[in-house]
Amino acid sequence: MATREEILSAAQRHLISEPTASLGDLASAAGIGRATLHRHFASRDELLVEIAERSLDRWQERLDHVDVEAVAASGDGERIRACLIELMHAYVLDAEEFGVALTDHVATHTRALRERCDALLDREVLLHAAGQETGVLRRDVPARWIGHAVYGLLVAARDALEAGDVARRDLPDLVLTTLVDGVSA
Amino acid sequence: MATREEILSAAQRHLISEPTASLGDLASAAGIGRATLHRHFASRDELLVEIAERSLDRWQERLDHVDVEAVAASGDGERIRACLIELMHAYVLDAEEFGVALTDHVATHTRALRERCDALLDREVLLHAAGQETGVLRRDVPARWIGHAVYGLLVAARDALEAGDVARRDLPDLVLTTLVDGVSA
DNA sequence: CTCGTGTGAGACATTTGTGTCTCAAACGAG
DNA sequence: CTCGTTTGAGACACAAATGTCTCACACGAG
Repeated sequence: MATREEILSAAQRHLISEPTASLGDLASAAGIGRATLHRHFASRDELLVEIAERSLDRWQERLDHVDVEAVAASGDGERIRACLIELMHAYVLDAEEFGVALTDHVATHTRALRERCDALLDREVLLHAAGQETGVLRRDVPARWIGHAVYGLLVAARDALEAGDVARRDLPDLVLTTLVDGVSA
Repeated sequence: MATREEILSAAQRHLISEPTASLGDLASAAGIGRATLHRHFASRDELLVEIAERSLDRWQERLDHVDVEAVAASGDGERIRACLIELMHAYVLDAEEFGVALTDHVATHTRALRERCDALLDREVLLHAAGQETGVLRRDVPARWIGHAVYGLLVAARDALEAGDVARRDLPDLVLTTLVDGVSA
């Protein structure tokens, strides 16, 4: 017997490797029957929206936890750097469980979700911009591009992990250093 | 009247912003009727597979054009660096037209396409490894991770361009420098 | 002009997955 | 043990998209 949370967790993990899985497949992945899945979620869309919202909730929690606005407003370069590092590590850890939302069509194309995502990205870009002003991050690239680069490397992290190309324990530092230092020698 | 190539081009561009577009939508995007689309492609799957194959063809052409194996085997750091830069620029330009294949389910989950993609990635990772050996690229990250990072930044580039967050003419250098130098100051 | 060919709209059949519901069985509480 | 609740399998309805086909019309070649 699976709780609603357990169903959501199982579904979102299954969707990472099988993005077009049927509701029957998702029910099986959660160890329940399809009728039971429907008792919890009225439709496929409701399930996918809720998965996307959980991912946005997690992102929001990450930003809240570090109090991103206060850090950005502090003007303290070291504090901003530490915050960026903490966030990046946290995102990489999250990508394993929540990574489906990075590329799922419902998550990326539903108006309300898109708007919520943009709002969270704006908060984060505040931090990137503060990093640029305090000399932590380079100024010659748009702050918003940094947000995209973070996103792209998270997609890469999710896929590298899924493909077994990278060890789970290496991934946070690997992604962080790739973002921060790049790949040149 | 659209040629087969024109239909493919229109479809793959439309799919970037509307990944779940119906065949009717894709036909409209190409300026033809759905019956005509079916005269060219027996099924949706055939259309999507062909789009994916075109993208892989382009990637292959890029690798062939620079003769990636010869460059990797040359042991010449400068030559390798120039080749990496040339490829990266080319990939970013390609992302606008061929970017759908980066995340399309048919492209990423069809066995034969997956295998072809892995083979091309292997060729490219040869170059990354050669870059590491010659001191162009850092050695403390897996060569294969560099391939993933390239992929992730291309997804980011496609989306940033689609979102209008970055100017088209700035994108190649922006992506390259993010990959090479990272975002730290 | 005629004629052959290609086209798109539309009708219809099929498919797949989703949504809805029933019911026998399982399960846990008392 | 009984009884109320939950469950999953399975049947069925529905919907959207795909696949198939027809036919009137458009178009270009001769």
